[in-house]
Amino acid sequence: MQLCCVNVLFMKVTRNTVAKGAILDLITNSDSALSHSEIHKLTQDLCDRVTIYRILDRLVNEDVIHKIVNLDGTIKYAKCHHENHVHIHNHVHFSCEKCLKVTCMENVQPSYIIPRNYKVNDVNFTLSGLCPNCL
Amino acid sequence: MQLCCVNVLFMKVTRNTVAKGAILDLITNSDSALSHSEIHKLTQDLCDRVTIYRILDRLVNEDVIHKIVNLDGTIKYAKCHHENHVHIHNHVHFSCEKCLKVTCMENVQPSYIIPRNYKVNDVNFTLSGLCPNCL
DNA sequence: ATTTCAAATGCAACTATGTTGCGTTAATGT
DNA sequence: ACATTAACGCAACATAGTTGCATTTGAAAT
Repeated sequence: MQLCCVNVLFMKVTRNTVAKGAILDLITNSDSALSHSEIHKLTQDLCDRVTIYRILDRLVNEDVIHKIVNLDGTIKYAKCHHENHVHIHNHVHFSCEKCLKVTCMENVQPSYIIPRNYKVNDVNFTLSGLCPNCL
Repeated sequence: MQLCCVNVLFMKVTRNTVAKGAILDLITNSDSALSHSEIHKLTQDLCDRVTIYRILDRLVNEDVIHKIVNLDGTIKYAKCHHENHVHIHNHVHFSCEKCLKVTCMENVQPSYIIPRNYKVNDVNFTLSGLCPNCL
């Protein structure tokens, strides 16, 4: 009896599989966010292309990883860092123009003022330029 | 002799064509940013699908329209608003969850503080939620 | 007005990216 | 060990974007 993980949206039990574990390890140990194609290349023939899509969807729904939309429209995935069970998704991302790596900047909080007749539910803030390694 | 437009990147002369004019009109008169597929549907059989891609690329390079990456990764295009020849690209975009329209919020300027060892060249700031029409 | 020349276009073919249905495999609770 | 069903592989499909090449057309020059 080892109930491992739950889809927080539908409270449905999900399973730990070899491919899921390997992909989560990859994302966890990466210093930058990874795209589907990057994961596909890195895992060689661990599993099918479609399975990677499904695993990534599952991990997002389980609130273990989160999606980042890069400036070119490509979607990348990074580990979630929960602080005392309070989940912060609305952090800043940095996209390096040289090494093309996307990193999460957990401690940067943007501020903004918009008209009262808008209701903001989500914030997507990506800065691009040169990261410390490429500067 | 009526030199019409130039590619600001390569200083190459470009031409005014029927399709380019129609697509620019469409983007100019739209109250929200448009994607390639939306433009394709709206223009019916004005020109080929590939031509739309090329016209959009050209208009971006001519600095007449700009790209906006939506929260789902889809790319939208909107007219550039130059203020006294000073070009502002780094403005805020609002993506409505209900009507799915993406609009530019010219007057909203976000502020942020990031470590000194990063060099920021571009800012991409998209808020999502409900727009005044859908609230 | 006509010529000239390259920018722009249409078309076909291609790659990349993401989704769906279905039969089979395997993780987990009993 | 057995039953249940989530997860998987595979094929097929849908959408998004790119490239090469022959043809058309905008606009400068004559």
